[in-house]
Amino acid sequence: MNQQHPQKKTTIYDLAELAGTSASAVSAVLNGNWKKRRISSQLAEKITRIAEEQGYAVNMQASLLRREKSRIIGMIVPKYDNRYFGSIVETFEIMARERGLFPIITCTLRDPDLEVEAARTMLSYQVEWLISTGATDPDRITDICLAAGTRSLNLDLPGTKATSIISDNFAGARELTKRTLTNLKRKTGGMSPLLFIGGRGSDHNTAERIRGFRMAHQDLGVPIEEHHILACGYAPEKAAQALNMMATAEGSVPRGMFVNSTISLEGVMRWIQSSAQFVGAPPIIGCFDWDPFVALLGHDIEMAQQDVSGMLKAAFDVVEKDGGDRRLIEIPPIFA
Amino acid sequence: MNQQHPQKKTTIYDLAELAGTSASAVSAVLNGNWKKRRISSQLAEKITRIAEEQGYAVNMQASLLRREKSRIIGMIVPKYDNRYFGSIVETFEIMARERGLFPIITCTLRDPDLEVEAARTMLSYQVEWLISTGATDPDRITDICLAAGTRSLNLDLPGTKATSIISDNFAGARELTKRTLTNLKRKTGGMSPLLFIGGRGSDHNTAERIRGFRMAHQDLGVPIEEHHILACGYAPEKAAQALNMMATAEGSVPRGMFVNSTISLEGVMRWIQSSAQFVGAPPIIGCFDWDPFVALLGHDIEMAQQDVSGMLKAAFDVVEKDGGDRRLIEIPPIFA
DNA sequence: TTGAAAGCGCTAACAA
DNA sequence: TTGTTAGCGCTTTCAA
Repeated sequence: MNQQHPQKKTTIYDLAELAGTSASAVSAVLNGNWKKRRISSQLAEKITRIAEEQGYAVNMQASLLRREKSRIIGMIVPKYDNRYFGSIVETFEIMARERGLFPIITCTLRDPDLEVEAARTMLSYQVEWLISTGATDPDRITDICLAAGTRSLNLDLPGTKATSIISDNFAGARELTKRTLTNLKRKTGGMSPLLFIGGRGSDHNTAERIRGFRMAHQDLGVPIEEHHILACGYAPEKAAQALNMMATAEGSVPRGMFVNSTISLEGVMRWIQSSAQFVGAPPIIGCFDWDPFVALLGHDIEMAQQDVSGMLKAAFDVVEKDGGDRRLIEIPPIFA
Repeated sequence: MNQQHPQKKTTIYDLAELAGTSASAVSAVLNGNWKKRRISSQLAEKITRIAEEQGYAVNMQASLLRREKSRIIGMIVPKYDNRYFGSIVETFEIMARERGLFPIITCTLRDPDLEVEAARTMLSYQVEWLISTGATDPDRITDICLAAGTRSLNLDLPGTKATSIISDNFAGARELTKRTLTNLKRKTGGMSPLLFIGGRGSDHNTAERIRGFRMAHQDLGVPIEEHHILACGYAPEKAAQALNMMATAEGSVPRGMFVNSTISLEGVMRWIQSSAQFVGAPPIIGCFDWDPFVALLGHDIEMAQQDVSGMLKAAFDVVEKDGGDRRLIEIPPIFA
């Protein structure tokens, strides 16, 4: 990475010289506040033209150093290569830009140490807000931000020390379970308890979804099989492995399933294809998450789509209102 | 976004005062080059401890302003919410960090103006390299970078003014077409020309893939239907609409198809489901792109997976070797 | 082994 | 209406 053309970049001093004026005039013009500085429109025009000609680009480092507010907003996110998080970051960027904020995003691979490191890096860049998405330890990050006087906010997974915006996991899971049980009845004539698979028992979302799962069973008068609740982690392999163990231990796996994310669904589908259990009697699935190809290609798969733009709208509301309180905002997922 | 705690952040001067030493000593210690400055390890330790206690975080803006090299590397990318680009950005971040570079990424929604604006913003942040991924006008971006003395590189779609790293579209499409024609023969007993759908006729990748598509037909002695080559754009709706028009005009659509991306595949699948044409005789598809759920749930869909990590490895090779020449590097896609 | 001081490019208060 | 100037927090050279 040796600078091949160590070419000095044009500065406002260069422009000032070319325009026969001062750096401060150039700065004012280029920042768009030349009317309040009452600079003549001719000078303004001249400066703008010269800047254009020179291909001038402001040095953000210098500008930010001098300014008191960075207008940078940071987000950390566990993964990119997934439709849910992908659309979160995409929407985040768009909304940030609409509000004149500069978004910076880092992906932390669900690694707690990386999360902390990423948070510190964001602070070094003087972010005004940090949004922790799906963080393994949100409160840790809030503490780090608090110590630096930076505000933060949790998305997707809640923490106790900052406002959290999450899906309404309980109500969503209850509805999804109800729908899946109903689908099962339609296909098989009866309702038997579903298998719950995927997610971490220790995380809030999974716990709430399990609660909704139980409640829906109760609503419909279906008993629960306690040993059929498998919070085995999110990774596809974990889900496949859990199904495999159950199949070996019990000889079969329930036909109706509640799958806790598309990530887990990947493992579930893989296992289903490799096992011979479901030939002629395909599983009836409810998935708490959405993917277009599953929606298109998956038969008998009901999906709860988390309302990404609703969640981010809520997040930016908090940012703009400068919400200093700690609230838990729950956004209902969307059913097709 | 009013700073609620306008809390002055701790600087190296604060630390220096607390440690009873100078700012320059603090700086040296915190940068890890205190051995070459021959600072006593006691002092170093003391400074480190105090910095820790104070939750000190360097101000990157100030640091970067003073340094000559930013070690920031930028990437612009058309979309996030797609497995291909998702894994590109994820891999990019990981590889950048491994090399001690700070990655900043922006998504430009295939909007040429946004691409230019994003490029300028990246230059403002003093990126040392800019990687334009799937840009609509890569040469424009290269020009902007050149003018600022910043190096750039094209990924996924090539340009003529900077090194470009892309999939081997011709060979990949030829192989994919061959496989799809063979699948068609296996299912139907014969080979009839495939439909080509998706992508922009004006982009290099689509042109090369059409060339490979033609060549494979020729290899296998299958004629080409010229009016069955539909470079109708990438968006799902475009593909669905193109199929619709063809079905209305010709009464049917070929059973064998070459689909130019998973994005287009979304539209193709949607149309197939809504049309009655393929009941009992499902289409035989080859898709130039990969998605895990399509691989799992799609029947008779062959996929060419672009070698994301191979492409990025090549990109970072160029960055590290500081390759100033313009080359076209083609990476073969992967078949299951 | 350590400190003083200059200056990176910019913004904003103050002078003119 | 415009220019001068003092830093923003840091790195780095030079002097001690």
